[in-house]
Amino acid sequence: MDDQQRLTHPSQGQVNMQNVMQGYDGSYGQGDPSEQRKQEIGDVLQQIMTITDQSLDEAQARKHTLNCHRMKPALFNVLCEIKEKACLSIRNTQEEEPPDPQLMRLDNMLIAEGVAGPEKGGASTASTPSPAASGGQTDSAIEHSDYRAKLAQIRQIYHTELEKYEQACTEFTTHVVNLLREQSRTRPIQPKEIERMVGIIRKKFSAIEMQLKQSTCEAVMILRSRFLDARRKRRNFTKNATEILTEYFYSHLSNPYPSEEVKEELARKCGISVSQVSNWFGNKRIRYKKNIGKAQEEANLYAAKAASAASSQMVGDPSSPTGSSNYSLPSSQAQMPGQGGMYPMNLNGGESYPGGDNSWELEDQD
DNA sequence: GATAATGATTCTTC
DNA sequence: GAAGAATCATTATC
Repeated sequence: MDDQQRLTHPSQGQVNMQNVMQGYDGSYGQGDPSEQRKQEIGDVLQQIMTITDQSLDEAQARKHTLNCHRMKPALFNVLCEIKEKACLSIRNTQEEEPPDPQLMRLDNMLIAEGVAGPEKGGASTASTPSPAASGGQTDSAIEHSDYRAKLAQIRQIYHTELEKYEQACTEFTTHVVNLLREQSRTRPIQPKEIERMVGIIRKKFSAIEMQLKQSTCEAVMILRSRFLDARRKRRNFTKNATEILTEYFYSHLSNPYPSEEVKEELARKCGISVSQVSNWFGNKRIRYKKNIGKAQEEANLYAAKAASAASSQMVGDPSSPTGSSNYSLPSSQAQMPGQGGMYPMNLNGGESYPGGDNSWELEDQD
């Protein structure tokens, strides 16, 4: 149905012909007044419809004429009503759009990560990656706070940008609404049409907003992966922890394979995880074998320390260094039969090290 | 900046 | 599944 038809359609074109009549002052001259009115309305409509075919100057002149036409107010109201109906039919097809699943996913993620929604006060509980293998509770705490600080930064940037977008959207909407209201004085614009326009603007801005959310999610993902990658966050163990582990290693050189129970005890003493203890012993055994000469010096050093500690204990010196010699570890775990002492090697590279019963280290040496 | 040391990961073997 | 071996990536030292 074209515009011409719509204007004459029984249900739409004759929307409110009283309006047209209101603009008519009845001074049309002779003949059938009804026919004359129809003729005149037809002429005016024809002029409106063909206005776009004319040159700019002609169109401007014609527009001026039409604006000054005595039937203009009446026609204006009719056109408004027709347009309103047309707009409503368009609206009905556009409303009730389901929420974008992608946007929902992004929103959920941002809420879960503590970027959107209420701030997770001091906790970052659910969202903080667990740097399990980073070594030590202190380091862990530092990493947590570091992660929180960076997440807070992302959160702040996100909210600032979001605010900017919302402000820009509101400003632009207000501007367009004002413009349309201004124009509604000269062309038929209904409030519902303005509403529709506002909806379109909001939709455009929500697309930008989605991009912002997408970028924020990516930033959070990168942050998480960086903190979760333990290799990047490798920290050397504390001097004390290394000493405890090394001392245990050399004191059980004949069989440096601590049981799970011992590993747990060592982990507790060193403030590291059991898997870190396992890693440490794994590395230590390999590197010990690879560089046995240097390791021997280290072994002698620890043996000397142990010897002095043992002699102090024997004379009942209460001020003797306790160090790792105070392990409450089951001695049967790691020591070979016949090795009663804590340190099964002597200072001369004697029985247990390296020429002693350290079969594990001799198995596959070149 | 080069190098060594070191903690962690991955793959293989048993 | 644990241990060995190779390797990676970071940290410490000079």
